[in-house]
Amino acid sequence: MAERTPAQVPGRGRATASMADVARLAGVSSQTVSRVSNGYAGVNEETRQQVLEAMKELGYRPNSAARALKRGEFRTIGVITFTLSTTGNVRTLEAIATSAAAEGYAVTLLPVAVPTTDEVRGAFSRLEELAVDAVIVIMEVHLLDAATVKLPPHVQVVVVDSDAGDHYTVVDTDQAGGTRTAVQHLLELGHRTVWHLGGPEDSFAAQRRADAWRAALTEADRPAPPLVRGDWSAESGYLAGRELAAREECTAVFAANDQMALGLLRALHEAGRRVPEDVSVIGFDDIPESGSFLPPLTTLHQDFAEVGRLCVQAVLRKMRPDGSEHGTTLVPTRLVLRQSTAPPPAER
Amino acid sequence: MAERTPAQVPGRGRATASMADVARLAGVSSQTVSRVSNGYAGVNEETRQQVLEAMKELGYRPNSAARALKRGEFRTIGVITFTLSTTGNVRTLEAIATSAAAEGYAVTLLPVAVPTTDEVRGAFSRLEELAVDAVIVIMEVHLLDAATVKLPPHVQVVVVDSDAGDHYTVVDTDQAGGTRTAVQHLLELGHRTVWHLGGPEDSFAAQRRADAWRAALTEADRPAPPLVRGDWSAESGYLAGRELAAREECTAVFAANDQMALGLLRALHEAGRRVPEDVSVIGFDDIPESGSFLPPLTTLHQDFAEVGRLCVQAVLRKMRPDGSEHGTTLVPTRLVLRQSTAPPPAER
DNA sequence: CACCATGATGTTTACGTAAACATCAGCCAC
DNA sequence: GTGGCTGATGTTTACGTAAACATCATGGTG
Repeated sequence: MAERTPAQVPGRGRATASMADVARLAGVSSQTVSRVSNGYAGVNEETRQQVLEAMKELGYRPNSAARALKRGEFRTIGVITFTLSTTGNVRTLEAIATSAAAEGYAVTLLPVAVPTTDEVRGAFSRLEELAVDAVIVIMEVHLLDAATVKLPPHVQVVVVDSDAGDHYTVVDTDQAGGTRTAVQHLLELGHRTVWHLGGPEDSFAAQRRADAWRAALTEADRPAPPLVRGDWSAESGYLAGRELAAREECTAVFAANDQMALGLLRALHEAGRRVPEDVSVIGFDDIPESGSFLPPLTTLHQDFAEVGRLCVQAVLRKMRPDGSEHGTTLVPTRLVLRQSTAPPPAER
Repeated sequence: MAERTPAQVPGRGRATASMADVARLAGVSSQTVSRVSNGYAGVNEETRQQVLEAMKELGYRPNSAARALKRGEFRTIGVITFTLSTTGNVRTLEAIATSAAAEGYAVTLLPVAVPTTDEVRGAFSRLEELAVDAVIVIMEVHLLDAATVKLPPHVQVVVVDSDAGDHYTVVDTDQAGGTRTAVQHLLELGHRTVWHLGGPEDSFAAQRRADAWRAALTEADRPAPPLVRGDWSAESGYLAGRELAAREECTAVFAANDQMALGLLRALHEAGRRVPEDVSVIGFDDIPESGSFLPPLTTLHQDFAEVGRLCVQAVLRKMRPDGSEHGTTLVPTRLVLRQSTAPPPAER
């Protein structure tokens, strides 16, 4: 290579300094710069200092595109998720980003506006051209299957909020365990049975909670009342809650998330049924606001931070050559007792 | 559910097919493959079909690292934000990701765990090595300044939740306008003055709302009661709310966000003061749950989607050679009337 | 029919990095 | 002193893509 002017683009400021620029200034070869840049041993201390000084002077930053090209990895994890409107997804995403950063990985976000097969397919096809080494999917796996996903063969996948541990690596909250705790808590207070304000049918988490609710009642030899459903939103909880409020015999409700529980509280309040004196309500999630509901909500705390952390662990483990098998990891929940549950009226 | 082999196929030869592979199979030069891949005109239809077929057969995907290296751009925007615990940040982030995707840009997330200068500096230094063309910062700009930010010269920055339109390009909700609307609404209902449950001192948004509240009162020749502060959380709103609830003369409160308003509602409820009969409460944000509070909360709707969209627009505009000057873009708020405000007791 | 414009395609090169290999001085053992 | 070894550094090459330039038929024009 002949005398080469450092990349000087006239119109729009100058581009960043390259290794060659640093090498020239330090009077060494670019390979030596590379060695210093990567903390390689075997560089004379004096030389190293010269190089570091030259780097500093030129404001050198390694070009990650070139690095990725050479190394064949991007050190980036893609996260596909539905709208960030649920606390759980957001908190999980946040934990993923934090854990990934700690491992030296960046996180690229791929939001899917509406949970249709087309949208999911679109996200994945964008992903295919994206610079990621692995993918964490926070959504229903059946949409994933239906989208005929075709990822580059080396891209690893971990799924949240799903079963399918036989096809994918799955990390999730222990939905069934948490639900059982909720139902048992209410039964132990003396309620004859527990009603359920469930989530939407197409959600695996909602399905799992509804199934576990039924199972826990069956196990305790109690009749299972009809299931009412919302779509996770407080508004839907309010609408469904009006039905429940009208039922005299309903004294205990397990809501599939805190937001619907909020709506339910409003419906009960409007119907003149006091919580917890007349009706006990228990939620699921433990969102930050639930301690400020009227009354403060008893609920099951989900450890989203742990879920996110485990996702990153799992996906990084899979990227290693001896990558492990598929399987499901469950994160336990914790009962948070506040003021929305009490013994039924008859027992008071 | 469809039988589907997991994406992991080890030992299946090379990881990904390159242009050269496709070219070989199609019997053309790799340059022709490049032309087809980039939708260049001037390729014989027959040749194009052959290339496309070869691509399909080999499962060819362009290597984004190589592409980025060649083109000198990553088509990625970095987003630095504090914890995703506030609705506003999350919604803005989501809108940014969606808008960016529409423009063919990916979004890389850089969460900052705690808002200390050190943490911010850490995030930026990680960012320096990151593959981004531009950065959107969702946080207090004073932390940004203190962190002695040193970004590659070509990386553009747009800031949310800040003033400093003279140093940076800023997009934000019209805090002052919204606040004025809130205060005027309460005064028009007949309240003598309006109290303010403010956000934390180190938040620009909180500061701006508090200032505007004071200004609106001064303008209407009303006395400004002492300011009470929370930290945005519902719990802090509850604590601060107990002070307000104890003040007989307090009949109207403007809470700086909906979550604190929620805590305030609980404090008022516990103190036996009815909303809106005894005390009117107005919030800020219009989070999805606020329609389900007891009572449903009157509040100012923030258009986070629009803020996010404008951020992306602004940052892309700045990336063009004729990049525009710094400046501030404000997004208006909208008053959402629900059931938490009414004329004061004396007027009833 | 010579000429040149046109369209289709191939060849060269460079982007910035880092592995692999090459060089070379200094030193020790025999 | 010679051979071999070690440590420090330089040179070559390749990663996959795409701009710039080169080549080469074809066909219309004068």
